[in-house]
Amino acid sequence: MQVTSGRRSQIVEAMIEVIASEGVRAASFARIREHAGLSSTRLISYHFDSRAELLGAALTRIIELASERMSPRIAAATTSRGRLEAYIRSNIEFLAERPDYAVAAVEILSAIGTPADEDAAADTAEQLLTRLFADGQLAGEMRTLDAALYASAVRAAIDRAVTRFARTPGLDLHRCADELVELFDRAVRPE
Amino acid sequence: MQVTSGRRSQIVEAMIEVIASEGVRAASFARIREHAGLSSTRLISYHFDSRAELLGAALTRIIELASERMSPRIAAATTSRGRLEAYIRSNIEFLAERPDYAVAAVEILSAIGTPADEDAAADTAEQLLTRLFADGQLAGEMRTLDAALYASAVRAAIDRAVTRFARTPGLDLHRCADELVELFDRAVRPE
Amino acid sequence: MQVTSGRRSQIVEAMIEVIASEGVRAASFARIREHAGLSSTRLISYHFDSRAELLGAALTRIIELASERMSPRIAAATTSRGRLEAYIRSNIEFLAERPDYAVAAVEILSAIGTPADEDAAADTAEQLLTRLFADGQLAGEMRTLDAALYASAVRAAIDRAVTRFARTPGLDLHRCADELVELFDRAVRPE
Amino acid sequence: MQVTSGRRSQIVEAMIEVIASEGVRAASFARIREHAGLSSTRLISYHFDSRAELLGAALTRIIELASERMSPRIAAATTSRGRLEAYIRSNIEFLAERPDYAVAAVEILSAIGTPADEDAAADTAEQLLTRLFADGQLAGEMRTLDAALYASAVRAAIDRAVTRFARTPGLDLHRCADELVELFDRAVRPE
DNA sequence: TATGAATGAGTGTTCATTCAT
DNA sequence: GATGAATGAACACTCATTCAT
Repeated sequence: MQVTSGRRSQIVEAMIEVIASEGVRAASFARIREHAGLSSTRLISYHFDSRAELLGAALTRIIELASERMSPRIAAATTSRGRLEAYIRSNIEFLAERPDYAVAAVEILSAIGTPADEDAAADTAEQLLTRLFADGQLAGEMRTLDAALYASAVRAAIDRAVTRFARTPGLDLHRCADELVELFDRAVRPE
Repeated sequence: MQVTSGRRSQIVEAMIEVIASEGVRAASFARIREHAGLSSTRLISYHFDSRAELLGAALTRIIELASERMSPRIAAATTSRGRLEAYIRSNIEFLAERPDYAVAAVEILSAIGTPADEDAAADTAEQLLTRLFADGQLAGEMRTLDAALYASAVRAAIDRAVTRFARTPGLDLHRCADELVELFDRAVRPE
Repeated sequence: MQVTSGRRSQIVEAMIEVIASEGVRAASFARIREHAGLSSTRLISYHFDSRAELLGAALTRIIELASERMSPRIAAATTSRGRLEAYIRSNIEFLAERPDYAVAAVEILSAIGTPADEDAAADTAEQLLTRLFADGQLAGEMRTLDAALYASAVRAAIDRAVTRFARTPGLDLHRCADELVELFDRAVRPE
Repeated sequence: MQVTSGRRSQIVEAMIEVIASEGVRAASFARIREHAGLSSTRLISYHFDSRAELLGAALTRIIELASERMSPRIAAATTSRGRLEAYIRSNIEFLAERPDYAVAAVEILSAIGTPADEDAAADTAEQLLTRLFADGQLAGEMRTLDAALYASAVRAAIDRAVTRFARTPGLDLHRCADELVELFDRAVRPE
C-alpha cells in the first residue's frame, strides 16, 4: 500500500486546509470535495474507509511535518532543559511556518479527544515530553515534579497559543516562544 | 418572576450532563429530550430560541457555580501570588466536586471557541487572570512577564487537567493542584 | 360580539403591516407577536379561532377602508364608463395613500386564492366590476364584451400595479391611473 | 452529457404537477417524493442543491415549453399588433394544452416574486412585451402609451385567466383569447 | 482508479394550535 | 380578558456511507 498516492495526499491536504480555516465540524466530505475540486465525495470514501481514517491520516501527516521540523532541533540539544527549550521553540516555529497545519492538528486532537485509544498521536506527543521531564529529573537538571502533568501543561500552553494565533494573526510568536521557554524553565529548574 | 423557570434549568442541567458524558456533538435536542425525559424536543426550542442560546445558558450556569466556589477563595487571599494559588486550587476543587460541570464547560468553550465573540465567557476567565498577573507585577510580587500569555497558559493547563480527569477518574486532584500551583508560582516569582 | 375590540384591531393591523413588508408567508403568529409587541402568540389564537379567520379579518378591514375611499367616488359618477374610471382612479389613490394595505390585500388574496368559497371577497370586487360592465352594455355605453373577463382583467391590471409599486416606490401613480383608465376606456367604448 | 438527467426531470415534473394541483406551499419535498414515488426526499436534495434551485428548474422547464409553443407563432406575425395577438393567443393555447404547467408557472412566480431578482423570468416575459409595445409605437401601429405598464397589464390579464381556468375548467379558452385580443388591440390602436 | 446515483438517519428550527390557569 | 407552557407534525437540509458500474 502506498501511503502517498497523490489522490490521497490531495484529499488529506484539502481536509487540513478546511479544518484550519473553518473547523473540524465544517470539514464534511461535501466541503472537502468542494475545496479540493473533486467530482464526488465518493472519491474520498474510496480512498479512506471512514471519516475517522481520513482524520487520522491528516493528523499523521501533520505530525510527520512537525516532527521533521522539531526532531533535529531537539536532538541537537545536549541537556534536558535545552531539549525542553528546543521543543517549545521549534513547535512555535512550526506554527509560524505552517499555521494551518498547526491549527488543524489542535482541532483534530480536540475532536477525537475522548473516544480514541490510549496510544493515539496526542499521547505520543505528551509521552515524548513526559520522558523528557523524567530524564531531566534523573539527570538532576530538573527538580522533583510530576512529569506527566508538566508534559500536559506544556502541550496545553502551546496548543492554546496555536488557537490564539489562529484568531490573532498579529501575535508576536518569537516573543511568545521566549515567554513560554522562560515560564517552563523557571518552573522546572532546581532550587 | 423566576429567571430560572424550573423547566429551563431542568433542560440546562440535562444538556450539561449529556455534554459531560458524551460530548457536545452528541448533545442533540433529541438526546437531551431523552436524557431529561421530556415529551418532545419542541419543549427545548420553546424555552430556548436556539441551540446556541441553550449552550450559552449552560455555560453561564456552570460559570455561576464555579464562581460561587472560586470567588470567595480568591478574594480571601491577600497577595497576588496567593490569589493565583487560590484560583488554581479552587478551580481544581470545583472539578473534583462537579466534574461533569467542569468537563461540560471545557467542551462548550471548545465548541463555541472559534466564533470570535471577544467578550465570550472564555475570555472573561482569562481576563480575570490577566489582571491578576498584571497586578502581581505592579505590586512587585511577580517578575516581568506577558500577563495575557501567562493567563492563557494557566487556563490551558487547568482545562487540560479537566480533560485528563474525565478520562482518568482515578487522578489525584489534590496532588495535581499542588503541582500546578508550584509550577506557576515558580514561574512568576521574582529573582 | 364586538368587531373592533382594540386588541383585535391591534393584531389585525400588525398582521397587515407584516404582510405588506415581508409577505404572507412570513406573517406567522410568532412574527406578528413580535411586531405587535404581544406577550405571547396565545393572545392571537385567543382572539381569532384560526389563522384563516385572522387573514379574513385583515382582508375585511382592508376592503372596508378601500371601500370608504372608492364607493363615494364611484357613486358620484353618472355613467358606467365614468364609474369604471372612478373605480380605477380611486383604487390607485387608495394604493397611494395606504400602500401597505393595498399590498397586503393582494398578498392575502393570492394566498387564499384557490381554496376559498365562491363568495370570497376577491369575487366581491370582481362581481361589482362585472355588474359595472354589464350595466355599461345595457346602457349602450359599452360595446359587446364578456363582462366577467373584463372585470378580472381590470382587477388583475390594478393588482399588478400594486405589486410593481411595492417593488418600485418611485412609480408615478397618477400617470399609472391615467394610462389604465385610457386602456380600459378605449377597450370598452363602442365602435 | 445530458443536462436533464432523467431523475432531475422526473422530479421537476412531479413538482410541477403537485404545484398545479395543490399549490406551491403544499409542494414540499415529502409531497414530491410521494407523488413521484421516490424512495426518499434525499433523492431530491441530491439532485438539487436547494428548494429554490428546484423551483427555478421547474420554472425554466415551463418557460422552455411555453416558448416552444409561442415563439414561432409570434415570429410568424408581420406587424406589432399581430405579434401582440399571437402572443396572447399562443399563451392561452399553451394554457389549454398544458394547464398544469401554466398554473404552476403562475404559482411559482407569485411565490418567488418578492425577492427582487430584477432579472427573474417574470420580468423576462414582461420585457419581451414591453419591447413589443415600444416597437409598435415606433412603427406607428400603436398609439402613444406606457409600454411597460401595458406589458404588465397583458401579463396580469393572462395570468388571471390562468388562475380562473384552474378553478373553472369549463372556461371557454378560445373565446377568452378572442376577448383579450380584442381588449388590448382596441386599447392600443391609434386614433 | 474512478464515479454518479442513491440512501436512511439525523440536524435544528418553525408551524398553528391546545391545555390549564 | 389574558397568559405561560406545552405539543406533534412538518420543514428543508446535511451527514457519512453504500450500490452498481
